[in-house]
Amino acid sequence: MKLTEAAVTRFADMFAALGAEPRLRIMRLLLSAHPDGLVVSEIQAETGVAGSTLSHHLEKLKNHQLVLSEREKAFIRYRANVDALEGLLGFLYAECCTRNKAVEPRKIAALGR
Amino acid sequence: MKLTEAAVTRFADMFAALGAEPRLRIMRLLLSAHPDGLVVSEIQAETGVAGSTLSHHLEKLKNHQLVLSEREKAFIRYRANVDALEGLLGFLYAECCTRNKAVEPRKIAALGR
DNA sequence: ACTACATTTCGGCAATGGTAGAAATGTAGT
DNA sequence: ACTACATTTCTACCATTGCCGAAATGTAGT
Repeated sequence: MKLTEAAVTRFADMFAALGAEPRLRIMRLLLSAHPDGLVVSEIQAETGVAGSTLSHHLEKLKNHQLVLSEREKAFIRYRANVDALEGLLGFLYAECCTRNKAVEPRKIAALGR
Repeated sequence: MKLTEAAVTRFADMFAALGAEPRLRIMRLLLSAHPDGLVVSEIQAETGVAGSTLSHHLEKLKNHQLVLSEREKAFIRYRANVDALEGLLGFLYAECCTRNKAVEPRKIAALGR
C-alpha cells in the first residue's frame, strides 16, 4: 500500500494534465486518430491554438506519459499512450469499496485526537 | 457530434478536479468507503488537511458532480458519485480510433508498413 | 438559552498555469 | 549555402488556484 503514496502524486499530475480544455481536446483528437496519431501542424489546424501554446501543452502531456512522440522527417508525430491511460483510469477504482463494512466510522473519527 | 463542444469543457473541469493531490486522495478515500461514504471529520482525520482547505476541496468535487453529499444530523456525509465517474472515464475513449475505421484510401494503402 | 461540536465562509497571500509573440532551433529541398 | 517550413524555447503577463487561520453558520443535547 506504500506504492500508492508516490503513485497518487503521479496520477494526480496525469489527471491535471487532462484537466485543461485545450489538452483534453488534443487528447481526444489523438485518441480518435489512434494508433496513427497526428503531427503537430495537423493538431494545430484542428485546435486553432497558437503554436507556442500548443507546444507547451504537448510537452506537458508528454512529460506525464499521456502521449508519445517521434520525429518523422521535418514533422513530429504525437500519439496517445493508451497503456498509460489504462493505468490511470484503473487507478481510481483500484481500491473501490474495499472498506465496505470493514470499519466503524466512530473509530476512524476518534483516531484524529 | 457537437454535443462534445460543451461536454469537453465540463469533463475537463472534472479531470481538473481530480488533478490535485489532496482531492485525488479524498476521491480514492471515498471510493474505498463506497457506497457508505464518509463524513467530513473522518476525511479530515485521514488526510490531515486543514478544515477550511478540506471544505474547499469537497466543494469543488461537489460542484463538478464527482461527489454527492447529504446532511446526517450534525455531520455531512460525502460519497463518490460513481455514475459521474463512469461517464467521465468513458468520455475519453468515446471516439477512440474512429478515424481509423473511416475508409480512407491512403491509410488502407499504407497498412502494409 | 447555553454550550459543544461540525462544517463552511471570509480574507488574503504565494505559487502555479495558460496564453501568445518573438526569437531560436531543427530539417529538408534546391 | 540559402530558403522555406515545422516545432520549440524564451519571455512576460494575467488569471486562477491551493492554502490556512479566524470568524461565521448550522446542529444537537441539556
